[in-house]
Amino acid sequence: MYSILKHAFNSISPITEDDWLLIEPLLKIKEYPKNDYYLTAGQTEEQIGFIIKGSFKWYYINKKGEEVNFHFFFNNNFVVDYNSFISSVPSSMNIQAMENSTVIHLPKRSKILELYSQSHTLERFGRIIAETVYIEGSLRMQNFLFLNAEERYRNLLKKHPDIFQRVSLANISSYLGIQAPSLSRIRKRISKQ
Amino acid sequence: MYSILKHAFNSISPITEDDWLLIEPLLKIKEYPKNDYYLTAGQTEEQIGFIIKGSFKWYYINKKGEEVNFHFFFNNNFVVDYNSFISSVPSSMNIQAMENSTVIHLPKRSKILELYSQSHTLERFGRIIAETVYIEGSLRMQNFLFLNAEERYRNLLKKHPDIFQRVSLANISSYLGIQAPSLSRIRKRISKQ
DNA sequence: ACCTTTTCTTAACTTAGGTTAAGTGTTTCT
DNA sequence: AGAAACACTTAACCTAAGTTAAGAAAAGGT
Repeated sequence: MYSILKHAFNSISPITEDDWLLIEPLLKIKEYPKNDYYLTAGQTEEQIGFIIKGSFKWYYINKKGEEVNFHFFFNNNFVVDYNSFISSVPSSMNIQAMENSTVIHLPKRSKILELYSQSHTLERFGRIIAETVYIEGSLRMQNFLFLNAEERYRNLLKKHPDIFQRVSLANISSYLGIQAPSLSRIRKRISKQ
Repeated sequence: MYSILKHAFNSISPITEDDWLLIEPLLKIKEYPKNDYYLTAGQTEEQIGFIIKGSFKWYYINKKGEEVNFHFFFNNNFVVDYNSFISSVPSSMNIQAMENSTVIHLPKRSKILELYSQSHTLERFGRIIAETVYIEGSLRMQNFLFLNAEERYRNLLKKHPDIFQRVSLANISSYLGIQAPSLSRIRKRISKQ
């Protein structure tokens, strides 16, 4: 059951057998029925999760009370408010299951820092994760800065066509930073070409 | 001369004397006259710099040939295309001096990775830097996602009023993700309140 | 199969911000 | 000081996207 996580680790950066043995006994599995919260605003993220089944949305509630999606998390990926996790500051966002989901919980931050101290290679692993997550965030930022709504839509369609099978257009429009009617307009415009 | 860098390091995360002695002999100082490039599109970022005097802009040239500022770097801060630096991929952006500037160059990526291997505490230091940089990027992203142009302007005015003394409004408008006339409109609107 | 609820699209109108170009200050250079 | 270059503002017009509300389509529940 945990081998899928080990495999995911290895695809980011090879993990030593010793390091894996430090981590494995601390893992736990948890189910999140659809619409359950992984994290709610005000909580401090203590743990990193790895999704083995399902998907989550990471969103913010704006001044008008609307959900603004910041990110989606899918199976075979980590789910975490990395910001809150790193800085141990309460999150201003929510993470909610969009489907019935299953998550492997890694040890909490304080325990992970302990493990880092015990193992130089694990500390390196932590560095590489942080760098990887930075690059992902940075690419998403560039996506927003340099592309307009239609380009962002085309980009998403090209890179994650599967998302459209699993996530409602209302959620996708919010993820693209636009309103639902705007997304409809864009889709109509494109379908006519 | 290098003590200012040591101090900057310590304010991010305490650095051991041994680690500092590994780094110090590898430092170099370089001058960048106003408008000189620290990095141009197509180059791969090899080094991290620490600005002891001056400022830089990090920008992208869009399809219409206009500069779009992504970030400003000021004295007492690092200057780096962290994305290109981490992934050793050519940068798609430029970093250019906005004032006559002086920079301490840290060793290049390959050398830094060597140092990480030699010292667990230095590896930890690298992890903390990556995490810190991630949080900065993430805050800037949220700034864009959740605030409109006027709110971003007010935010900048509140958090970095000094920028307005050192950077032209053309550069600032680009940093805020808007055109110069829009920034003028916003400034006029606010001044009437 | 039927009703309810949710999801998606469409239309009409509004608004923030983009575009272009002209105009007014400021620096800077000789 | 005068010319040139640059920085900033303003105005008039345009466009992409927001807003609101109504309708069509699809999905779910009984």
